[in-house]
Amino acid sequence: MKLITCGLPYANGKAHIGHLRTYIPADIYVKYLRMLGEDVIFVCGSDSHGTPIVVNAEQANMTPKQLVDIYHKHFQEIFEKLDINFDYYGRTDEEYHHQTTQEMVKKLIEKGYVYPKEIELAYCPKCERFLPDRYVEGTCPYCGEIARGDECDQGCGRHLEPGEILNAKCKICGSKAVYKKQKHYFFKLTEFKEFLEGYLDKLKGTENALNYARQWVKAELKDWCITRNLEWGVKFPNEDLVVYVWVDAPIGYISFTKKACEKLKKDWKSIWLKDGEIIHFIGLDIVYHHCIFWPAMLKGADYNLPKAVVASGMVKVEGKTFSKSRGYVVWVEEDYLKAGLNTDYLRYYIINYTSHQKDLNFSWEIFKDKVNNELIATLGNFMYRVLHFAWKNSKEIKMDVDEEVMEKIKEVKDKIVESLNDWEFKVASDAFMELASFGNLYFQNAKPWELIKKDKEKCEKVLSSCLQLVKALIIFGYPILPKTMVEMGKIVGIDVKNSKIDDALKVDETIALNKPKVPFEKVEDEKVEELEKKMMRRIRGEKMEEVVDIEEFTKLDLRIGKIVKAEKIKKSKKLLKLEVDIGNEVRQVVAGIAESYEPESLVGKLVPILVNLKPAKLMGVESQGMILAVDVDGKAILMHPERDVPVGSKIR
RNA sequence: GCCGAGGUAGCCUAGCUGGUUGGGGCGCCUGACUCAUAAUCAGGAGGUCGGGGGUUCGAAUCCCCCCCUCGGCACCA
Repeated sequence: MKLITCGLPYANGKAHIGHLRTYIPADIYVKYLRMLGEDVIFVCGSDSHGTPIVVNAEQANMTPKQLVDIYHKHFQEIFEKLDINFDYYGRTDEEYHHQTTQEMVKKLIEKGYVYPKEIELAYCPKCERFLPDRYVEGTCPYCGEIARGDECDQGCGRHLEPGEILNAKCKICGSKAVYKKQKHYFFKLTEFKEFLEGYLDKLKGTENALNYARQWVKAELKDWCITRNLEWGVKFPNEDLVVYVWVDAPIGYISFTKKACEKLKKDWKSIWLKDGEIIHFIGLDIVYHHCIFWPAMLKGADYNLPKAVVASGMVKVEGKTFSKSRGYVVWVEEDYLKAGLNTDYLRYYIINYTSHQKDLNFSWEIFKDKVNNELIATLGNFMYRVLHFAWKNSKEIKMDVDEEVMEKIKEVKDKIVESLNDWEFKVASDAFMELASFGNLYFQNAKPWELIKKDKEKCEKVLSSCLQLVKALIIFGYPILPKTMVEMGKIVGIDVKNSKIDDALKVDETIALNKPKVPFEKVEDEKVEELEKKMMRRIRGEKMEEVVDIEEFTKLDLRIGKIVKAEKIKKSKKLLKLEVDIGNEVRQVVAGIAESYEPESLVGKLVPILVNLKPAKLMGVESQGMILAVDVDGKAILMHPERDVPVGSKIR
């Protein structure tokens, strides 16, 4: 038995194209496996725990559960609409999942892989509680930037372990937190180093995931703090703590398997306690958890281990790095579904643009081209011209298929099966499209429109061969284009949902036809323009929505300074150390402009500088201000006053 | 800076255990055809295989150096 899982979407935001990049290929893979007669279970669910959900729920004035309800439902709807059909789509805040998690945690405790340790944690005296993760705001111990409890999100991006953050403040009431000792629990990840090294050698999947994980294991493993001070989450045994969300989230794979098995009358133990083949589909961002923490936990608690981890590459939007805040995003509901576009188009784009491991660029222009030129002109046109021609002339065709055609179908089938084994879904979809091209060529060369006038028998033979190709296309194409192929199946009398891949190689006595209709609607230029405009508006506009009042602005002491000295900071790629004359004094400022400017070229330049910025240390160098610069795709471009002005002049 | 993955025609790619003129798809140009959603079919143009060295009778393919892109880590005040 095989189990396929997808990384759990975090129930804290809506579905975007980045999510689909994992779920659609996984679904296609599952549909193909089923056609190959494999016994497959496919599960996923909402990741409901963790502090962001608690914080966001509080801000929205609702309970965490209510917040999760919203997004859980959202994702279920999205998946249904896109024909991503999980056998079970659960959520981690349900009782059954808590039970499964606790069983596993207890097992790890019993086996001695968990130990308590006192650590100093931020505690809010006013709210009378410890402040986990994003309840804390403070200073990053590494870069001095304002950070939240678990991650220095504004600054260096480092992951912070509980207790590491400095000058902590409670995010809820704003009062200064004190540090108090508290007992927390750690998982002995370090004991699994050797196991992991061996395991990662055998683990299958995409190279992008495996290499990445091997790198981590080679470098350094630290024991892992697995408890948090929260009410929302899975209770840690005998303590007033909750297990860390990244402990319980992957256990969702097990608890959702149990639920799926209940429904399907199958045995979950044969998968998780014996030798079922477990395959995880994930995004590249969570390789660490799936290739390191997760197998170590499973090993420690005597569970079966994943056989493969398949990681999808990044998604770009219109050639730019995916970014929700910058507007380079495609929301599934708001952008795609609302536009009334056929969901099969998106499935095809995602599977066929490039190899699963590589970066996928989503662009509406390319989308239009792929749909109109490939799906419609090649595939749709072939199916329709055959069906329409055949139906117009006879309604029922006696089947007598050309050997050459059968061989071609067989060849394409083999290619599809082979590429699936390598997680090369594009290759599979290319093979499928190649069959449609073959069909067009066959039809064109055989000229049935001429044959029908002089040799009806021969014409029928040609049509029968073409119909067999259509049938094969319906079957091979179903995993990729389920909606369309179900409809096409009805025309030729195939129940494609229950077909096997080898049915494409079986020839019926006759095929009776229903009235055909065109498989796909074109994507019009106007539609694409509209969608592009919408995206451009978002890219330009979104950041301007936040309003700042004049008082806030006047707090900033902005002046013109003159760069009097500039030098590189050793071992730094982006930073320059500048000395800037601001009239009454000379300030030392560290600026991240080394990629755009040579130090020599800067001396003497007048630049805007924020003078009253809190000083910070970068790479050990003190910085007492900030040079303002234009950000063009991450590159810094300096600004200068339009004419000479005295140093220290105020900017308003 | 370190580590990993890459850089093949406008775009997506095959080839990478070295060997006849580097394949395919989309787009582009020309012609043919009309069953078909101006779809299809044939032909064609287009590549210093990131750059430079080297090994070899022979390199996209092996070795060295460099450049660029992406991701991770390390400083992007």
